[in-house]
Amino acid sequence: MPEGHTLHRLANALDDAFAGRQVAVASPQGRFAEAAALLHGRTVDAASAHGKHLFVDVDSGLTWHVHLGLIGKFTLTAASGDPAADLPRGEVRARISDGVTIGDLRGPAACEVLTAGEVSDIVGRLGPDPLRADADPEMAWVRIHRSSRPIAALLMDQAVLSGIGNVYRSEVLFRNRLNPRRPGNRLARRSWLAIWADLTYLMPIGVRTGSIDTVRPEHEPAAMGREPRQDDHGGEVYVYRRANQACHVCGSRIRTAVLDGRNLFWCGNCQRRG
DNA sequence: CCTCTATGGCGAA
DNA sequence: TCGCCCTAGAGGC
Repeated sequence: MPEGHTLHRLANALDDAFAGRQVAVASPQGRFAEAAALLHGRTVDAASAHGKHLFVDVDSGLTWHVHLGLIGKFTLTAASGDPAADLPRGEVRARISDGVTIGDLRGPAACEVLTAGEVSDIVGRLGPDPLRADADPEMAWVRIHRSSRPIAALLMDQAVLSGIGNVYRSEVLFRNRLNPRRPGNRLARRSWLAIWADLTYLMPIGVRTGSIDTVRPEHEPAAMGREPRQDDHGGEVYVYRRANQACHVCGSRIRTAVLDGRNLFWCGNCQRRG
């Protein structure tokens, strides 16, 4: 689930559900009891996201900081009114509720309550986020064009730009026909600007739909006479997790390799640009 | 039952 | 670069 679009979508949903509402916050398994106690009974001011970080401001002036990591999930459901039916299921690390909506947090990498200064420190370490209106792609370009690391690694570095994960990096490189191993300092400036423009196009779609759909209309299953993608790892994609399958554009076998500790996918035929 | 995997990131070596 | 943390679902035996 969690690339930047997931967190922005979640922030929107939390803001809709809880802004202006007094909330109960509990840590059913006790792991985050300290954080829950600081939030319990407070009124939510606003929820927001920066990169893959979620921030929920409350009326004490403190902020709930959540990072979902690789496996974390934060689900919102309508309270049924039946306490037995609403009991936490699974490893619920934190539950927030106003009696109308229940938010359950599972498997987070971070769940803590921070001061405004601590929040600033975190945000200050992040590169520009394509989902934020204040984001400046030049901030990322300054680092990219000085680095010898491959562009596929730089895209995943949250200090260079934030919110991009393992699906978006493979997909945006494919869509722009870029060689994933091209070093940042040999990447054309126009290629970077194309990547950024594409991310600012793709990621808001992810926020709206909740899944990562990257396939252009002319390559969609109906247009190509193939079966729609049937798995839980996003929507229609060109290369992500399609190792050894045929490229939707040229038919070549999709390649995979570990790059920067994560599985990268690309088409060696389509992606030759720098 | 078991093992493996995952849209992430940290710290040790 | 590697091990490790966290949860849940899938697949193998």
